[in-house]
Amino acid sequence: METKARKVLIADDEPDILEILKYNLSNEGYEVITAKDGDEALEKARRTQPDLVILDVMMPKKTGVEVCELLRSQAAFKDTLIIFLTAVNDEGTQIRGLETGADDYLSKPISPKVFLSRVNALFRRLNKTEARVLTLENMTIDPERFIVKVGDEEIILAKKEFELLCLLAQKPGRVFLRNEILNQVWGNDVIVGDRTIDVHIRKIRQKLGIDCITTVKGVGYKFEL
Amino acid sequence: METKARKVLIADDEPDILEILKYNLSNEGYEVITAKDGDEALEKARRTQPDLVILDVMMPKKTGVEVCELLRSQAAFKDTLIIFLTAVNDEGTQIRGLETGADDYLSKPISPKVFLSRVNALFRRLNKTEARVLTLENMTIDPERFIVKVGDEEIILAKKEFELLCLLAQKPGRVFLRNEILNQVWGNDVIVGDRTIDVHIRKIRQKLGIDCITTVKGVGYKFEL
DNA sequence: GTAATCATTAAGTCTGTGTAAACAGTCCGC
DNA sequence: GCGGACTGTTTACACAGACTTAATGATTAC
Repeated sequence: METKARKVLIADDEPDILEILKYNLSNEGYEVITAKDGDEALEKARRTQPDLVILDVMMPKKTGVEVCELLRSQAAFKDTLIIFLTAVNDEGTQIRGLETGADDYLSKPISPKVFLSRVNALFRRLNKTEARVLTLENMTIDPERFIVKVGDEEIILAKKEFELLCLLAQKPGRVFLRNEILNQVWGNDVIVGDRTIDVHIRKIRQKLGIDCITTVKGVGYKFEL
Repeated sequence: METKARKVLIADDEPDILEILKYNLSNEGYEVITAKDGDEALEKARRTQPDLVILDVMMPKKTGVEVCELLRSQAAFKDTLIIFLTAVNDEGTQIRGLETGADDYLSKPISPKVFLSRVNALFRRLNKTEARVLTLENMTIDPERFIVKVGDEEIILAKKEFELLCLLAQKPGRVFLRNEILNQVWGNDVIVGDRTIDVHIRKIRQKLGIDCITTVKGVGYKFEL
């Protein structure tokens, strides 16, 4: 599973700040685009379709709030993350900023580390496919160690079996369609028969020894204890 | 469609703060649960499954950070929103808090308006990625889980039955013509006899045990409680 | 009262799933 | 390179249950 670089657009009229933020975000692996005023920000946002837009509130041409409103009014930017960054930290502006549809509001000066933590937190919420230890009652799934524990017993699953279990366990109760499973575990392009999923499900059920995967006939499978 | 109230759990050892936050959140229409230490927060979180948890960092029994870690390690709280609230605004704590999996980190004292804006901003973001659950009186229809609940009882419907119920329940009171039903549930091209619908309707009525589908003779069916 | 429409039931068909077994590919140690 | 162990995939078949149909009885509209 490859993670393509997240695109971040930063708009600020102070070159120094632009540089500092760009430096830090690049180091974290983000692809950074910069703009020095509101109009340029809008134009570049349209062209590059960033995942996150960081807007200085006080900018020439158009303010950050104006840019935010214009972006939010377009369907293409409905899910785009937006952070306001500003030296003016009066309450009214912050509230208006957040109500315009921004996802966070940060005051300058801000430490680069805190800044990065906030950016990461936003992205974390957005993509839920993060590798972290899952615990459900007496079962733990550790994607990093590639280990499943039921009670105290460690169970060894094969790669596909493990990925399949991870997918289902990520959203317990939610039904995954066979197509979803194929796309997520096998990849959109690979063509395998439908029975393949069954066989893997069976092996998981067999190895785990407990009944935690429910079949929803004609629809798919779901994880449940 | 009615929107069920979002549940918010607040954990803080200062009764004053608990009261202020509760007052403000309740006014906005949130359902508020409170806890006065870490252990109580964990216990109530498990019981009530809140949508948002607000944690004071410095609490008796367990700190907010510890509670956050424990919650995040359980799959059931993977998507639960978490906000840290603290008087200690040192950089390290904030970063650690955010990296633990919190979605926001706020410093006391905080204006109620700003606080509410932030809470609303988080829910706004969440809404976009969440499939909608239909709730009608004591019945809930969850397309993601493929489950219908009447009262506390979970009822398992077959695929066609479920799709049919979803269709009707989407617009309670509205009459769906037999043709509409055929097109929506079976597809424009599939040819099945009229009696087929009747049989499925019957099975739904039978399984649900309550009289929620009304026949409109010569026209079609409608969902009604 | 009659015809049309719907409910109910039983029975048959058919699709989707579980399972076992076999095959192909990969990774290892030797 | 060779053989064994293991994983991933396919195939074939049996079975359950979902779906459909048809036949009969009940209800409604006119």
